[in-house]
Amino acid sequence: MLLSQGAINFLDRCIWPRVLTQSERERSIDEIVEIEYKSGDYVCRKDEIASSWIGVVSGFLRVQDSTKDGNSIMFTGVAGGGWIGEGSLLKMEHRRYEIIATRNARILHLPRSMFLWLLDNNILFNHFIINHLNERLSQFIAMVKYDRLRSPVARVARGISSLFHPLLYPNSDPVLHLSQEELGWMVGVSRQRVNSALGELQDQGLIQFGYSTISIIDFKGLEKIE
DNA sequence: TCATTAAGCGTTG
DNA sequence: CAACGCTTAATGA
Repeated sequence: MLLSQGAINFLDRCIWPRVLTQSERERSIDEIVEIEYKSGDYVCRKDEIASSWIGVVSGFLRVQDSTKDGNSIMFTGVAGGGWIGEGSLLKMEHRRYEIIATRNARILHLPRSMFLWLLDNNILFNHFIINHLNERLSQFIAMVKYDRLRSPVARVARGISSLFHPLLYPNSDPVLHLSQEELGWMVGVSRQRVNSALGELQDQGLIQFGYSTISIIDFKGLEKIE
């Protein structure tokens, strides 16, 4: 499929294509399907069998579970730069959650067959995926830890710095385009608490935030917040 | 009592 | 028009 310039730039920043041989890389990129979603669109529905590995060029995805009565619980969010869904591809099973675009989003789908083929044939790709899974696991453990600490400022700090994880989010841009509401969904605090936490972090000189944007000033300092 | 939140609403970029 | 910031009433530790 013909990819947009944004998607090509995005793939250039990603780590995994670099570990492929040239022909594997060309095949993979050739099989990638680029789709634009509008705010509120489903990227994946619950109970369907995962058919692709999902890359976020731009936008924000909510990963959530929904009950029959329409309530939903946010698990996590994926911002531009990240890939998600490898877990569901590995286990041949129905997805237990759904993925929704919270605003207009540009998404890449690498088909399951290609993903599994790379896994079977390229040991370096295997290493990358193990690493990727391991990093995500660390993030979830950290999430539980900060949940116990129950300090909203630490959780917000954690949420922001996780979006700058070099392996999970290979972005070059030090400015995040993320609303306070989306950040709140990610770390499990309310919009107004995110707002005041951002204020505190800004006062400490760790970040700067503006309309729908957050810039990192001191990444190391952010990670130290407890 | 005090902190936090959802909901509503006027303002702003 | 979506995101922000503020107010208010409800909630719960």
